Amino acid sequence: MARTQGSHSDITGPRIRKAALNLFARHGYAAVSMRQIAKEVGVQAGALYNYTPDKQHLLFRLMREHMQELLSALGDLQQGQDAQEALRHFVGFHIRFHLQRPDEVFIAYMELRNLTPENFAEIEDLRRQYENALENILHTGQQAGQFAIPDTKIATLAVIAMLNGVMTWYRSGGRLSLDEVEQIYWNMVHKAVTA
Amino acid sequence: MARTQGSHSDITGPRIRKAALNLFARHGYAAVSMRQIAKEVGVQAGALYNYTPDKQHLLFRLMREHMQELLSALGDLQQGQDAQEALRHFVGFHIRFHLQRPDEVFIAYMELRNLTPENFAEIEDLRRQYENALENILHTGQQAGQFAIPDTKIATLAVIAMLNGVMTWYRSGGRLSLDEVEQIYWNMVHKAVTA
DNA sequence: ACAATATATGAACAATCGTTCAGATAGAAC
DNA sequence: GTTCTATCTGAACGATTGTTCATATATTGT
Repeated sequence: MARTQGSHSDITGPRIRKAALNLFARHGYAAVSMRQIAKEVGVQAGALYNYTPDKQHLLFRLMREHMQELLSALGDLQQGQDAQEALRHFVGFHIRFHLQRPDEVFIAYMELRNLTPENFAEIEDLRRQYENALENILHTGQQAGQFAIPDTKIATLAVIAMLNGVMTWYRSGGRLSLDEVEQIYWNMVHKAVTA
Repeated sequence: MARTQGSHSDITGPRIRKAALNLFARHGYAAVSMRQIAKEVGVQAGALYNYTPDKQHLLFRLMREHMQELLSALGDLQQGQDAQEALRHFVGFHIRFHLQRPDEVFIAYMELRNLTPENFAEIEDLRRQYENALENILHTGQQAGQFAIPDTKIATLAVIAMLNGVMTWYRSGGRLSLDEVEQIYWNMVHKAVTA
């Protein structure tokens, strides 16, 4: 008995990626088998290969789409504002965007080493584009005398690392609202870079 | 042919843990096989079980020893100083200690999900002890009016996350010396928490 | 020199891995 | 209603997994 429930091409594909996303985030890429993914979707393992050439591509596609959406959303945000305003928007954007996609974020930086060298290079390039957006803000503010940053490259990485820390503890419905979290982090980031 | 090179109990044990440490850090716990570890040591896979009950314990022991060394070294540091001085020492300590053990650090927070629940709880407890040491410093400074921190718990996690960012980019022999790195991060941390 | 012990080998176990593919069937097109 | 095609099953492939164990030997203690 095959094809038990009709024509599913447009439904099965997204469901596979969603299941892979969940399982990769929870157990790690290497620890998840194609059969586990298939079982979550309600299909046999062989059927997955109608939608992905192999397991590696499944991971790669999830990461690439996440990074592209991140850059796209950031692009919508960017305006010609003064550096401090831009930094405040960046902090809020980063926190909100990432908290909405905990699984994607987790994978995008935990599973980098499981990418083939070519795929890794592509994801790294996207990541660097994102970092550059923040560094430009910091650099602009530094030039304008608003910021006092010893090293803009390090400050960029430090700010992102600090903001990423939110993901390790924030749970919606917890002690703090999103607005409060944003406020607290902005307070620290702002003071850290200001002259 | 067995026991090809004499009595090695006191040598093989550490070599197995070192090999496991390296391989786990490079490829991830789930992606490393017992045979790979054995090969690195120059021994058959079965011999590993003279030194560990199973693969899981190998990971757990590496993580526990790392966390215990971290807490022990931190304990040596702690003195009765004022909060700002204590924070400066903590920043320097954290950066230097962690940069000296990149593999252990990497494992200690990338492989948490591969621990059994009991082992996970034990490592988490050690980690919390470390965080508490920093939070105490921040709390003391807050009480003394030296710091202006909206939320000491979040500030604790934010500072640690920020400092951990060093590990993603610092390479000894690079553009910056350890002293410079320490200086840059202290500058940012100090401003971020100060009133 | 001999007995005891610690430490290794190497084969074997069942289970699971990613992937392929011939065959089956449901829905779309006519 | 028939043909065509996209989609899935189910079995199979060889490779690899963590772990066990009977066996062998180098070293230690006497």
